[in-house]
Amino acid sequence: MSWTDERVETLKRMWGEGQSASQIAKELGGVTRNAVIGKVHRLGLSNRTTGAAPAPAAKPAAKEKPTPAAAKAKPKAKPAKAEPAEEKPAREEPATQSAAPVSPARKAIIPAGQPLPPQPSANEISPEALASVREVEKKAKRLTLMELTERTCKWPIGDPATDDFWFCGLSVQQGKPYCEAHVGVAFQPMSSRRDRRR
DNA sequence: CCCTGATTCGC
DNA sequence: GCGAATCAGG
Repeated sequence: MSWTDERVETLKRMWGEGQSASQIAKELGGVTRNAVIGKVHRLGLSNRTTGAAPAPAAKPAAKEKPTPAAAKAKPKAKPAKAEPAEEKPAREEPATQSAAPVSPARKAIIPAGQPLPPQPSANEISPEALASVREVEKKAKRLTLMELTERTCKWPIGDPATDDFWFCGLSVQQGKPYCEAHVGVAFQPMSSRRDRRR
């Protein structure tokens, strides 16, 4: 694949939209994210308003490893213009979690009159999402709190007040705290929530 | 481990 | 000009 005008245009557009290099590469096809990044630099449209992945600015300290010190000094004095932090286009609203019934054990540890977090009723969750969640929970890794990592789904399953409590633990969806299935019930477009309501 | 962009340098 | 390899950071 080569950088045709059209492909370059797509690159520019997506980069401008804040898409990541890998996303752009995926969209274009036939190129790696490295290729995209390389092109971005050659096009001189590097530092964009990121919003998602904070660019750690410049790394002036160059490091030669096995290479003979080839003096190729390239002082790149970039004025570093001020950038109005831009943000996500997709409007999403976190839904409150777990439609699990409150067990007697839980009732015991929660003072009477204590308002529980809003529990979404099953009818607020799309049937498909609900089904996939049920399915996924069988395959869940059943992690304990301490076993959770950045990459594990943090969707709680069961009752915290009992031994029958664990976290999904499947691989999370990029940038989200939950796996794909649980993201499906945790994050819903406002529109679909509104439509489903009452 | 997953991802992000940045840089270098042989091609 | 290109992009894999590598680096640095989250």
